[in-house]
Amino acid sequence: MATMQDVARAAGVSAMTVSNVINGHPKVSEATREKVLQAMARLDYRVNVSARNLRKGRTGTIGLAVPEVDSPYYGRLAAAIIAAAAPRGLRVAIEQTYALRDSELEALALSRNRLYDGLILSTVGMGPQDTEWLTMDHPVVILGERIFGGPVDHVAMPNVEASRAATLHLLERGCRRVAFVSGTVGEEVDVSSLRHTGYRQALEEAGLPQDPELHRRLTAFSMAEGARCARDMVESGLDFDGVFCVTDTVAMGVLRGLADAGVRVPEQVKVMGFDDVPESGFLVPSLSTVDPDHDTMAERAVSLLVRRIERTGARPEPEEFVSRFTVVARESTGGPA
Amino acid sequence: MATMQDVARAAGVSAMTVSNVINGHPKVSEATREKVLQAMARLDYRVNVSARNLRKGRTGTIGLAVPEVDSPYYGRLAAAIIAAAAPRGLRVAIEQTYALRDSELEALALSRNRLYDGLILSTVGMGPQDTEWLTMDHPVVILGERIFGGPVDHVAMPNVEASRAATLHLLERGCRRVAFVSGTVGEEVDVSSLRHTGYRQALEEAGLPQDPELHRRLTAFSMAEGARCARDMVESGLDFDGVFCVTDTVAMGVLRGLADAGVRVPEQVKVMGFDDVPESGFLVPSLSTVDPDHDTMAERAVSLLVRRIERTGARPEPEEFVSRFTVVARESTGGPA
DNA sequence: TTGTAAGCGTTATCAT
DNA sequence: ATGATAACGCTTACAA
Repeated sequence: MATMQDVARAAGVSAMTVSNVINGHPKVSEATREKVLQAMARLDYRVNVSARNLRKGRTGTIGLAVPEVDSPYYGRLAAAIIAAAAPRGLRVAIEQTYALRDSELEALALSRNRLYDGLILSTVGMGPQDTEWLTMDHPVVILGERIFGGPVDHVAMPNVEASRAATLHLLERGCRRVAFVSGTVGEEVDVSSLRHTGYRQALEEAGLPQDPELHRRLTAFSMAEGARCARDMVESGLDFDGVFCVTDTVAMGVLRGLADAGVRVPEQVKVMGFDDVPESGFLVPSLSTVDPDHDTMAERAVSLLVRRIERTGARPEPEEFVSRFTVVARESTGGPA
Repeated sequence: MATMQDVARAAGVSAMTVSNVINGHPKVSEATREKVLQAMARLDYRVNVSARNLRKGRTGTIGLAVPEVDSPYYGRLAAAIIAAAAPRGLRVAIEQTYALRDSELEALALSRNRLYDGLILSTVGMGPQDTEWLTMDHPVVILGERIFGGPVDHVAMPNVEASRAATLHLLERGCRRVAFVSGTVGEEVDVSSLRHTGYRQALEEAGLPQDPELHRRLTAFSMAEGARCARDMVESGLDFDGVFCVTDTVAMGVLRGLADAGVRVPEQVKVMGFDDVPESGFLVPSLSTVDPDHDTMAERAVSLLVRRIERTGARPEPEEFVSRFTVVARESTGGPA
């Protein structure tokens, strides 16, 4: 395979001139440029990206670590991040972590090995106790709920506020016994806990009791688990007229589980999701949800990362960006206002 | 940032020994290994992947070029390919081509620049006339319908056979006026044309007429287009009792469109998709479809690629792999047998 | 405008 | 078991 030297020889110039032609430097005469271009074509020359990367100290690739890419939410997010990175000349390599702490730490390690110029890390398995791994000596942006106030940039959703609004929406539509379907809620700062807080705030504001029976737990944020949980709610004789689901994916399962149990939505039970994934508007009934503005989050995550990658002077202070949200009323809560 | 030389100096050994420790070569005494490990920790040493790549002539990354990653089908495929690549020590970088021919060619060019060790390319925009770009001098596996008999490995679905089976399934369930929803069907070898062929074969076998009115066209394989198309079919007064959709994504839209038009599925119209994406089993009604065995396709695509990446001797002959398929009967065609 | 020289950080080869 | 040397292919200075 031809190298730059080979091209230089064939064109009767130096390697430097070939490099200048390739990189579009202005100080190359039209004649030499032509000669070089022809030699390149003749030899079917291809730049060696590895050599260039070594020399430049950059790879032109950022890493994106997410639990899995075949979920409506992370798929949507990945697409938005790839789209935001492209105009900046950055490629995106995706690591699937399967929500495992060790895989998330591994992605961090790979990025620090300068495999990537920077990393966008969706923390699900890692928690606040892992803050020590987040050093500012390499560009990292955290995307998600689990780590706040660390030494790195952070892009998050307005979980509490949006969940409060989602629950209030169900109450406005007449629900009085609203179930909340999520993972385990505890001390930690995670999606389930944050969204549960918003849910509780809404009930409190409305002066409704907090019945622990209404809080249902999943072992995974999957459609299958959502369906199982919904069937379980009906079969156990739970009295409920609304369900707020921790994600749209779970809500899709809940809709299915309610159908299995013969419960009509929205007549008997109203259902609310969170994320506004592309599918939600096309379900039957279409799913009411919260739109957290994925594109802005993705754009912001990439721009924060690029700021660090390209920084010349002092390290910028860690920044926290929280997106805006919109409640989207669809059929599963009785349709648009 | 510490280099291998720095570590070597700190440990009082040569860079070569450090390299041997890092790469787990057997010929290192326990004492030296320990010394080196400590020096590495002390200096917070990180290998420079770019330097390694240059030296080795490999990047450890393969490219995956797909139209977009936020569709149930390509998301599912990408996840399977990442999973198949991981145990082989390969990372996957995703390029979104948006089904554009130029972007697909660009992905090919990047891979040939040794940005990737090889490329899995889902051809949608490129066609048979682009075969010239597919040279065997760099590992490439084509995934999809548009290019057959080229000089590179190819992993495909049994489009005609599976579509025939899908259509026959609708006929077995009592449909007599089966519509086909796809993109434009023409001379070219693409998903729409191949699946249309299977559809026609089934009608022919059953002795049913081929009514051109029953073939409906989309401008994109999206849920929105599927919904529009379904509403259009009903509003135009088309007489039909079954719909075979070119993909599950389109079928999700069709289900929505039929609901909008007040048509009940499966009582009045039965609906069949193609792909068996994760969502299909959870829709209401759940979607009957064809399972093309994504995991096997992904596994095969990766193993064909790896065979070329790691080949030492002569170039293997181009291979063509066609997956098996299964018809999955769900509620949208009246439920499991 | 073009060329020369040096070096990015690693590893394969060959000695010792 | 360890080390010296020489690339891998490119680009940043600097010189001409």
